[in-house]
Amino acid sequence: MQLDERKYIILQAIIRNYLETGEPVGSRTISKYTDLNLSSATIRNEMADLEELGYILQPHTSAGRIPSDKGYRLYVDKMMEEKEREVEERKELLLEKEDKVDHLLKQAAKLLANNTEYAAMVSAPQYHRNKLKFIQLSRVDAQHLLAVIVVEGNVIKNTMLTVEEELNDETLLKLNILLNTHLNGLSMEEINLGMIAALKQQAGIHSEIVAGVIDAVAEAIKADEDLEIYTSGAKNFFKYPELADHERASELITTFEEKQLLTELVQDNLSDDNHTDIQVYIGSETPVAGMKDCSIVTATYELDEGMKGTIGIIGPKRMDYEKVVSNLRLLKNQLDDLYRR
Amino acid sequence: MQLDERKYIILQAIIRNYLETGEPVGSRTISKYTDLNLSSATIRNEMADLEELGYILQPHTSAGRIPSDKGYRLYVDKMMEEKEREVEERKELLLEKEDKVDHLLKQAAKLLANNTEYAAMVSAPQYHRNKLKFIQLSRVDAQHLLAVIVVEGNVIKNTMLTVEEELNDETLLKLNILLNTHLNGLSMEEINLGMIAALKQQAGIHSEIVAGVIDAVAEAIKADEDLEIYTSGAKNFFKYPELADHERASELITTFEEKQLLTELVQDNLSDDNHTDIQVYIGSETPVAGMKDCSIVTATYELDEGMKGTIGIIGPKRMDYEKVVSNLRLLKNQLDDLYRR
DNA sequence: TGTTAGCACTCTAATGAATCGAGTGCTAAC
DNA sequence: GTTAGCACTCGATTCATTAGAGTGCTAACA
Repeated sequence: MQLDERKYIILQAIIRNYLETGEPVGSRTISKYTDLNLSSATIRNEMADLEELGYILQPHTSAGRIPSDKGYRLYVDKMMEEKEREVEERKELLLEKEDKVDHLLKQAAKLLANNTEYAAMVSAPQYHRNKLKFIQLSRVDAQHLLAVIVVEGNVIKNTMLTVEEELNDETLLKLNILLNTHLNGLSMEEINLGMIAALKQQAGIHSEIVAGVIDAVAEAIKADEDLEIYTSGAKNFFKYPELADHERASELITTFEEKQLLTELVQDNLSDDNHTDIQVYIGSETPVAGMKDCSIVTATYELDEGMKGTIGIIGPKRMDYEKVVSNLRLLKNQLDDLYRR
Repeated sequence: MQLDERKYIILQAIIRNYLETGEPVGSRTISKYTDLNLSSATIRNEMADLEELGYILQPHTSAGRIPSDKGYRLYVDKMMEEKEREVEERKELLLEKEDKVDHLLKQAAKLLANNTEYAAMVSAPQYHRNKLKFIQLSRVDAQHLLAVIVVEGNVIKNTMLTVEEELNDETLLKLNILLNTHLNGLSMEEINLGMIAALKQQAGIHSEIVAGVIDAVAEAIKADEDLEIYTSGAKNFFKYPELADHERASELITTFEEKQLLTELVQDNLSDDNHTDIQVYIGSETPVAGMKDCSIVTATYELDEGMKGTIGIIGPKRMDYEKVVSNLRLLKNQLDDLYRR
């Protein structure tokens, strides 16, 4: 059996209608809703076919039809595109520039959640070109040295080192020069054990300090193991009966709170290069455990060269994909441009 | 009417029983539960009196009694104390030391939530002795200066400043000396406009840089306006029917997610000095809007001299106060000691 | 005078029967 | 190929009934 044009139109009508109402769609509704001028009986036959083809299903015998994951997939891939472009304009979703990136991203998550009425997540950008740019040791007081490490992309890390005896200015200067001349411009892979040993040797009695600095450097350079993720709109789960029963809501909210599982999404997004800018996961396709009844839509933004992060929306499978996609795209574009002038 | 000893015992029995079962307590239950050897009829009379006194109430005519806020208050203030001390020991609640304070506090929140089965919050410590300890300007590259600011308590802030023309080492050294000699050891209040003007004048053509640094200093010194709060165990709200209906749960979870409203709690705790180490808010007493049906128990910890924060538990009014208090006390003590050896 | 047994009464929660209505699949006629 | 018609299914709603827990009050008792 083929998905001929009439079936396609009917399927589209079913999905559209279901997205609007959230109720299973009956044959009579479609008979009136479309301008095919077919009776409900004919529609029923077609619906039976569509069910056999796997695009729709019946919650129970005497109910209308709802889209299956396969149906949604077809909708998202083929049926949606036309309308999407028209919707593109939206004014409400306007980011205000903030001094601190974390504030900006929190704001972004909140905006997304409020605008779409779904739950939203924003991951902090991860830096991928991690070369050391600058190291500085300073004496803060008798027992404390401050190591400041700047990485390409102007990301800064500090570590306080404790020393037993106070270092004089000259020694400090020497150490600073030693560290900078040897380490600047290097990436994680390029700083090997041999080099570290050589450095320590040159530092002589201060090898311990060098060791401390190297640890801090390693810490600063490696991709932040605990990826910051901001979330907003957990309460929106309650708006959709299919997600709102205690068990499911509890699971969703835990996942959302722990944030750890959401990392999967980010990884999936940043590693995969063979996808468009917007990624849609429907039901069982989602990489996040415990969200099999949801759909997730994500986009990748690039705050500055090499600083990529993910924004995403999590909602019921019957979410308003068009609205979500256009929201994400709009926000992504803003994030992409904000620091690029 | 007085609260004589017999009434006191009966009230205590009612509350204990209600805390255990979560069901309204009937007169027959009390008649058997206590060793007063009174019939249910007598208990009924006493219960009517207790209700008149405002310590208990009836959800509806044919139900047993549940404690009122006033009843809980009496319980927490007077009845609980005896048992509390016995419970004190617990092994499960053991913090592991972590390098990063935020990890430690996240861990603390999680431990609390898991152990008590209520929702938990932990506020990051606020620094109260904010004197400037050390400033350093460094040249990162041609356009960028890095300002590192260390405040008493070894809290570090960085700001990247953009400059139009590259500064030479000598100028940089001069600026560093200028800033350090004038600003070190000062608190927010002591850095006034006159001083800033004088500094700028001395800096000459580099006054703009000084302005940037001063801004950064102000930022670093002032109590962190956006207080970090870690939460865990939002799903636990679902465990208690009185909090689990959609409306309430939605509100609670939003408050918990936004975290902003929780600041009230922290402020309340850190500012008020006339309270014991543990604070209990029952029902309408809570300073957090939208949690009037909850009880909140908090404790103040001091991670290091002057670094005070709040830990707290949020649950239904019929929470196991004894367990919660002992858990909080245990964790507070651990936090107090962890970095103090 | 305080305590208790007894009883009528109240109110919730649970159960189950009856009904409604939306929607289906199938058949036969157009 | 399309459609009208009809029997059928099944969830949701309604309603009445019942069971049970608990109360307040009265009258008797120690």
